[in-house]
Amino acid sequence: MATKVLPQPERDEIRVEAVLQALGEPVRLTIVRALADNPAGVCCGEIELPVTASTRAHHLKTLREAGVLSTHTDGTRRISILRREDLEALYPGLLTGILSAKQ
Amino acid sequence: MATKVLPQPERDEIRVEAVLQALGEPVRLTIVRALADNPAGVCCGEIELPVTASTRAHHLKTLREAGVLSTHTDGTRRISILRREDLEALYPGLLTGILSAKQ
DNA sequence: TCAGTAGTTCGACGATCATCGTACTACGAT
DNA sequence: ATCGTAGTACGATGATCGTCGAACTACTGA
Repeated sequence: MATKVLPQPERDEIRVEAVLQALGEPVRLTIVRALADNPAGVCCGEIELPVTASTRAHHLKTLREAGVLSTHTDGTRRISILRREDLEALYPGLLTGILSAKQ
Repeated sequence: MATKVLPQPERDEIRVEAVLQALGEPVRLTIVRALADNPAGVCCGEIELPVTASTRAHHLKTLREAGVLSTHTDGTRRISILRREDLEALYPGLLTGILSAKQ
């Protein structure tokens, strides 16, 4: 098995500007919505996106470094999970507010 | 008197990506925090910001066009007010979540 | 009327960003 | 071992963005 968690900021290192900037991009917002629908985590490649694999990797890195999601390895795949608890603790209501936007 | 409201999107025209992108900029977030502390509205020039007047005007326009704030004239001054009701209706909890971030 | 104040608009400039193709790494299966 | 798959890293490029100064508009007060 030997799963490994990719580097990410601690809860107290998360900055609200970075989170908002990360969420304010259409492709990344699509990713976040997909993660919200799958609490168990989603394999990056399974999310349908209008961009190439390298751009997808770039967006996932941006979201991870902002503290929005967590990624761990699983063989050749990478499973991403929304950091709901951390975000809710830091900015209560923010995530649910965004997700309640009707597309 | 003859106050006039500057052009802004209707509630149903507000897009969440635009709102998040507008809020994800340090100077603009400072403006929003100042407005949140003054429900009656704030004159643009009264907010202390590390930018020139033209940059300030640019940020206020961005926030207004995103639907975050409303501006009306009052003589030579322009009073800006946070669109709390609209934002709360569209994205319940988002604003309070952001404002609860400890700077 | 004239000067001063508050703010916007315009063009320019440098920085950041989203996107891509290519090359690379890591793992699993044959 | 070798091949295929999943994903990352690296430049490069074109677009967007934050910033500024200068010129302009609109209103107030002397």
